[in-house]
Amino acid sequence: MRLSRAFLPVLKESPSDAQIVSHKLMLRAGLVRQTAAGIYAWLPLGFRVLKKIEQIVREEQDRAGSLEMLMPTIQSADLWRESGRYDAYGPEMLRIRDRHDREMLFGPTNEEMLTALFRDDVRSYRDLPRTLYHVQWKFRDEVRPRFGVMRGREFLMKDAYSFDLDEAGARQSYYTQLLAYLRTFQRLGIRAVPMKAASGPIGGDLSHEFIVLAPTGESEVFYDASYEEMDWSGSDLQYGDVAGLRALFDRIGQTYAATDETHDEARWSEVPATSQRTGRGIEVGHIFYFGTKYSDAMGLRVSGQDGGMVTPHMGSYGIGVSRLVGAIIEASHDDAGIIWPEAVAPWQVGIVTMRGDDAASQQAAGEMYTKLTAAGVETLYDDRDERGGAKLASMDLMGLPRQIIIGPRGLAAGTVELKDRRTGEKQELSIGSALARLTA
RNA sequence: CGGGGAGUGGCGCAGCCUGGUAGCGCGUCUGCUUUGGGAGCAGAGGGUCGCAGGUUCGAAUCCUGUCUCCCCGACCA
Repeated sequence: MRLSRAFLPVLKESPSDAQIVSHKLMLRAGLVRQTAAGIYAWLPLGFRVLKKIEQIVREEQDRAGSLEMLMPTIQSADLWRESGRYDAYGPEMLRIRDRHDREMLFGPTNEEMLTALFRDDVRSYRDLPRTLYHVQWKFRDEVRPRFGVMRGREFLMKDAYSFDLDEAGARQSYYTQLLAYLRTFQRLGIRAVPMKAASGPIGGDLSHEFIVLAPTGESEVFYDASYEEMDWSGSDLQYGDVAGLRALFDRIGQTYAATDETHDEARWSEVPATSQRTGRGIEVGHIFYFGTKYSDAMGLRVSGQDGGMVTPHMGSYGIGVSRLVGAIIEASHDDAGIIWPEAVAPWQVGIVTMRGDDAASQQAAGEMYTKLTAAGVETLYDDRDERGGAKLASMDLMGLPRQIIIGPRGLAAGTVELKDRRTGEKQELSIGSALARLTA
């Protein structure tokens, strides 16, 4: 993308509405614009990041055997009356009426809808287990939206739902999602620690929150240092490996991690002092098993192997996709701006010319842009007629992992500068070796 | 939902108390000079001051109502 043709409105000053760093940076770098309280339009830069996160989440769900589908944003109130949640949900549910005065709602989640879909088409134990998911916009009419996209009213969420014949099967589905989550967050380039949630809807040990560690997080967290050191996503572990998944789950259960809500001083004191870590965190995912709560209420039953009827056990698994954009920025930025992890960066490389009036620089920049793009490297070329310093400042703000800086001085010596956004490290390289480095 | 604050060019703000027909910085546009880490000078464009009533010769300013947004708390993927 050539910046001269892009829609990337960058601001020097933060709008006064923004309080936390990710919100300020998202506005300044032109990722989003607010259109109403807690509702945002995603501008091209922000949308690219959102799509990248969504795609990684999708790939890891698919890899774990979940089946993607798409359910509507608007749901019928009748569906929610079946589960009893229409009255129970309260004012966070956005209720609307259509032209025939039928009661509708903008979905805050999809347990009812998918349970009904499953109920209407699944008859036999042979069709279980299944895990289905979609990535869809949700709406929760928060009393007080804040922190930009981290606590918006409209948000993009991946929600998966598992159906199993019994609790043992549901546990297996749960472990599978647990591993999928570890892998997803690892690929996103952030550290997200699984923490046992306050209590699952039906109690038990099958409910975890995934917390991104960031100094500005909403809740205080306590965890064992091995969450920073070990590779929890077990690259060798297969999804069908029942014992392996169980071992992973047990290991997580034995390794302390809790938010201030669930913090247990007695267990905490058993963690060696040298391994105790405290910090703050942002919840970006939540998985839980809820048994037959919805299948019971909504009459989902299938024929069992013995000819009797079986009520499936369910679980649901959410990841806040839009919230992750803010959470990643909270976890990865500096005074100059955003520092995108490689996997979610809107572009991998940014090209800047220091002297817009230098024909040789423009020539070199244009060629590098063409070659990188042809090689499949996502590149943003700042070809605007701006001073070098201004371009570098906005490049830092936008947070692309690597910058190529081209100027007459370097070109005279046959070199360009390759800068690493995260470390700030700069290297003078020939154009050829810079290209080789970036396309490697 | 309780408490507090704010709506004035794209962004950040002043003006309001003490009514007289709108200003500053940044950004935008033009020209010239510049050019290796958010340039300088000169000029220009852009706002019926959230909206609706009211008071007044006259309202950004005073009064009433209303809408929106933000902050603190309680609540949350």
